[in-house]
Amino acid sequence: MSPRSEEANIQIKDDRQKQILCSALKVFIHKGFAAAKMSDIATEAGISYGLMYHYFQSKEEIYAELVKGAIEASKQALEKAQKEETEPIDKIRALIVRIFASVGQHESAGYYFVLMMGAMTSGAYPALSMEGPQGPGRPFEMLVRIIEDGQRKGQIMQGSPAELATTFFSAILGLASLKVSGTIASMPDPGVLMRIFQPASQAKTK
Amino acid sequence: MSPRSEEANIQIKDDRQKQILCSALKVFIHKGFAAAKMSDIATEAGISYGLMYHYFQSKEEIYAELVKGAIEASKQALEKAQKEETEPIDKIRALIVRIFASVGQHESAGYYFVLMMGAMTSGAYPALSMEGPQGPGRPFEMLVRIIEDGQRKGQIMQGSPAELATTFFSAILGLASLKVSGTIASMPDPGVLMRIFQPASQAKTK
DNA sequence: GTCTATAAATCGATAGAC
DNA sequence: GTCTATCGATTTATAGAC
Repeated sequence: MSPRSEEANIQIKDDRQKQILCSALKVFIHKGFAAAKMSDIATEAGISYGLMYHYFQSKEEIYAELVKGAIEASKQALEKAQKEETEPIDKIRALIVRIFASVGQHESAGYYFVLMMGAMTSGAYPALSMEGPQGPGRPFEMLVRIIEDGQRKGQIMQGSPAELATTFFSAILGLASLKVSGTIASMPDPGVLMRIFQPASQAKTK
Repeated sequence: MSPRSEEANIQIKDDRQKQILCSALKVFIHKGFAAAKMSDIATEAGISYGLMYHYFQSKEEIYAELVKGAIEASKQALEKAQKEETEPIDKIRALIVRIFASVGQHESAGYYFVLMMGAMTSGAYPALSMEGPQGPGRPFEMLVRIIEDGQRKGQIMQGSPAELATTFFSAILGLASLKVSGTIASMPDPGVLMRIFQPASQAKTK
């Protein structure tokens, strides 16, 4: 037991966990949860098979940890957008630009969205649901609130805010899926997606 | 060997295959390819486990057959839209309405789209690719051609037709995924998606 | 054509040496 | 902390009876 071994071990432990999570994200996305083998993740991370179970209890725990991170990241992104002192429509524009840029540049950003899509459709994560009992901390509802603000100010077309939000989310998730799989080479112009929100009156009066 | 046994057997064989394919589609969508067990499909179809292998050689063959059907169905839907003697923008509108209606009403229609999404991202089916060497029979390119027509006639916003098509496809695939998983209860208003194509000049001059 | 039983292979999780 | 070896459970695919 050398003097600094405790701190160093904590550091190693933290690094290894991040390393495993990062590798697992790649593997989960490219193969899906069921097809992803623990040996795949171990190989990707460059460690032995058995060591995986020193840091995580099961494959599901790794997946759950990743989803937790994805939910947290999207919450923070939406909170950041909401706090900016700009018009609602500009908050949405900034959000799209930021998302497209991160997905276009960093593989892992796109992975996070695809992971969320999978977690959403599995129905195992209440924080990602769009229907049912509402909870103020859900990313979906945070977007709905921004849309409602924009409608009150006449910047966004009238109609169900939930419908607009789901269509928006669907396009983002779909685009991210196609991007990380290499089906499309780059993300489209943010303006294309902005049109979903555009009120007819805005184009008329301009 | 009774007189009509041959015809009857052919009929039985055809029915069973369709029955298995239909059950497999449900199971694949809800669990993913890897997690879908042959026993799940057999139970869903109401037949024994072993009988599956009398009609299909492997799980992959069943999946490939389903993807083949999905590609064929989308080709036909796009050909139907293209043949109608209406304006390009109306062809797209009719396409969206038809897709939303079928996905909203019949589970299997939504399944087909989700299946296509999975097949697309796996990269194993060239007919579903959006990049790379072009082939005139691909559903994606058929949509691009309709968009180009619409742009020439000023009905659709200017810009990369491929970008518009990918955004459109992404939203459809994303919405279908969320719909079949029960994440959203119903498809949104087709008009929301139509806005992606709307040229600024159209709203202005009206 | 249809079923049950079994073979063969795979994978998640654990045990124990270093 | 890290690795190798192994168990146990599950699953695909096949064999053979009816």
